Amino acid sequence: MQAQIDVAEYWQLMDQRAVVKTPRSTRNVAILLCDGFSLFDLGLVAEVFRELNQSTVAACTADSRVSITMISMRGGYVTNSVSVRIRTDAIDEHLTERFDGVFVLGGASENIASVDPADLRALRRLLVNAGSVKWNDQGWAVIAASGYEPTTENFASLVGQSVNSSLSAALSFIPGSLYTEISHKIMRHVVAPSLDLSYVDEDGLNEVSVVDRVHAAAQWITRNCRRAISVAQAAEVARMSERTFLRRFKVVTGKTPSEHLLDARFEMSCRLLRETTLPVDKIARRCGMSSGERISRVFRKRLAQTPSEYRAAHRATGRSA
DNA sequence: AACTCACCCCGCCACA
DNA sequence: ATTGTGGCGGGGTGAG
Repeated sequence: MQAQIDVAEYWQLMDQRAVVKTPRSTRNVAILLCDGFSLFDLGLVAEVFRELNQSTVAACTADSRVSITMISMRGGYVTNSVSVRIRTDAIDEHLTERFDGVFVLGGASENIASVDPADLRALRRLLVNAGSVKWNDQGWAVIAASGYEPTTENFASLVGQSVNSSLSAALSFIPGSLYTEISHKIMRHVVAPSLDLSYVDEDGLNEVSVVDRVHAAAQWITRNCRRAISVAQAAEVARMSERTFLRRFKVVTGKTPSEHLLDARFEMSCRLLRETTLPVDKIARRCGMSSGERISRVFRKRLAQTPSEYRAAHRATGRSA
């Protein structure tokens, strides 16, 4: 049995005190929901915008507030990971509109292959018109499938140390003056309790365990695998010396940081090969691998086949790695 | 194919 | 004495 939630009802559930709707000059942000999206992630995003709107009310800076529009490829009800359905507008209804930001909350990756190419073209138009485009880990696949090329600023803004890619992307909408206040509130009240992490205050009164720091660094590596990142940077994320980081990472995850990075790049390239028609060389660069030659070596070593052979096999059968 | 360079990993050891 | 941490140096690997 599935529950059906209207958008307005949902936002009231997130905050009984105020539905995100503002009378004065506001930034217009669209959240694009894909089938199978995570309700937890949507909740995190909603909390970020709710905190932003409340903070800006307090600070009387209405131009920093956001108005949210929930959309999906076809509109209507979108089903998430726990079978709660949320009503959305179709992209087509907003094609003439220019959003200040579009947030793509991706879902189960196997659904992307079944998306109508016309819908992907509409999505691309929406993204091209938008002021900025953000996405969570799963959202990237649908953006790539649409053919939209993110700007370097959009990529750069996602370089963070947050424990969740949806949260990290949502926080990148926050103006610099409010960023610290809001990210700390969310970490303290939402993320830390839900993930059973002890939150680290700026004054360092509460310490996060070594295991949590290693996991945070591992997630940072996964999220940033498309960039040229180093073990030294990952060690900084974990706030350890490189030597200790290498030692701890191996104990906690069973592999070295560079193996973890290569795994993340390999999985990403597999997904793009299955779900897009991008040339192998372009996929290699998007996945942080220097060239087609490099990605071929990785595929030969791991699967004893070339990226093209992998794509042909998985296009034909629809299987995933 | 051989070379150089940068990076990664790990053993060893000193220190708190 | 034990444990955790970090510096150093050497071997391995990949890119150009």
